[in-house]
Amino acid sequence: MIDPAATPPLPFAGADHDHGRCVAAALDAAARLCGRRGARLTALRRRVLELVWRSHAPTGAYAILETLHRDGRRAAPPTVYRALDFLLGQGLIHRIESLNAFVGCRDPDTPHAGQFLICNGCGTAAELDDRRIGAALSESASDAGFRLERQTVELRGLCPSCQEGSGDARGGA
Amino acid sequence: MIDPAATPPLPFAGADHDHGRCVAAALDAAARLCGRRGARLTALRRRVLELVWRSHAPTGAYAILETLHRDGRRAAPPTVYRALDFLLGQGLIHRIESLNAFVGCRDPDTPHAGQFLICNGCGTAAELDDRRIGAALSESASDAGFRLERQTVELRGLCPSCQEGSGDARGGA
DNA sequence: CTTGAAATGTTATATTATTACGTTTTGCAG
DNA sequence: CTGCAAAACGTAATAATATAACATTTCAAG
Repeated sequence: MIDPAATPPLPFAGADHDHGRCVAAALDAAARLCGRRGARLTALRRRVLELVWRSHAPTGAYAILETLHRDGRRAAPPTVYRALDFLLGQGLIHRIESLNAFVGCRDPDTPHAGQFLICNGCGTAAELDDRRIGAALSESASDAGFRLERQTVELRGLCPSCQEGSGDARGGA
Repeated sequence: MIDPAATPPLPFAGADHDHGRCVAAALDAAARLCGRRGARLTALRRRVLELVWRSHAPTGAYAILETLHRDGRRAAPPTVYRALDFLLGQGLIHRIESLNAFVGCRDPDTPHAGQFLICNGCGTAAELDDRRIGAALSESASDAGFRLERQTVELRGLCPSCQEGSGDARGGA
């Protein structure tokens, strides 16, 4: 039995999905995972994770910083970057290199490479874990005698929603 | 008979290759290509292209700027970024998103996606144009209903040379 | 409690990139 | 050749992203 709100079969969640459940599930998964690992998901880190999850569009460090200020918290860039480093280390978020921004990881329990579809219309980043892509990359690297350690795959284009109208369906939240 | 200095069958050129020929060939190709297109490869743009090609390791904009200063040229960041924008627009260089740096394009005549193997040892970036990767990405995007426009593929690991010794063969030039 | 390590706060600065506007160069019509 | 318009380039200021270095606080283990 597949729960459509848990792990969606399609990478794009759709503009109508219950985003509150996305966030709650992510925070819950993070708490369980950190508990199991003995990693400390502090209030700050949890809040930063929540802010990253606020939208399916990647969030910049300074946007997070601003929100922390609005929270009434005294924070400077290192505060945010340290929290982001922790979350990256735990695999709870991914960094989108082409945007200098961060997005929540859909499946932090199993280690995996970052493959993303990023919509030029609404900004949403959908995470893939496509075995065909992984296989093609592995084979190509192997052919070149390259020992593969990490992969960055960021595909830009238009998501299904944004192909319909003018190209801005704002499915981001 | 394979000429190692022309278009190498393997993406990594090797530490021993004649890099002067690399640069000369790239500058020559750029001149011909711009001539055909009616694009103006000015002295500045040509020099910036040459500096990008100085190494097979991606070069940062500010490193280029420093060298222009050493050339005796009065230049500020916009000088460099404008030249880089021109070169990107003509497909003469690629931007490596994960490094905020630029690298010469091996084959500017035919439009293609950027697929790179980037060595963590020596910093060299080798450009691929692997149909298997392209196909896998296209299929995966298509399955998700995503209209693909651009791809960023940056694979990190160790190049053949750097796997031998300690992991720093300095094959960059 | 104490205590030491981890987390966070704080200050300063490094790195990368762009905006806005003025000047120079260049191709070209007349 | 001259002068014009557009492109290229110079210049000053600043924005956006990220890190270094050190002080203080928190917190769980002993």
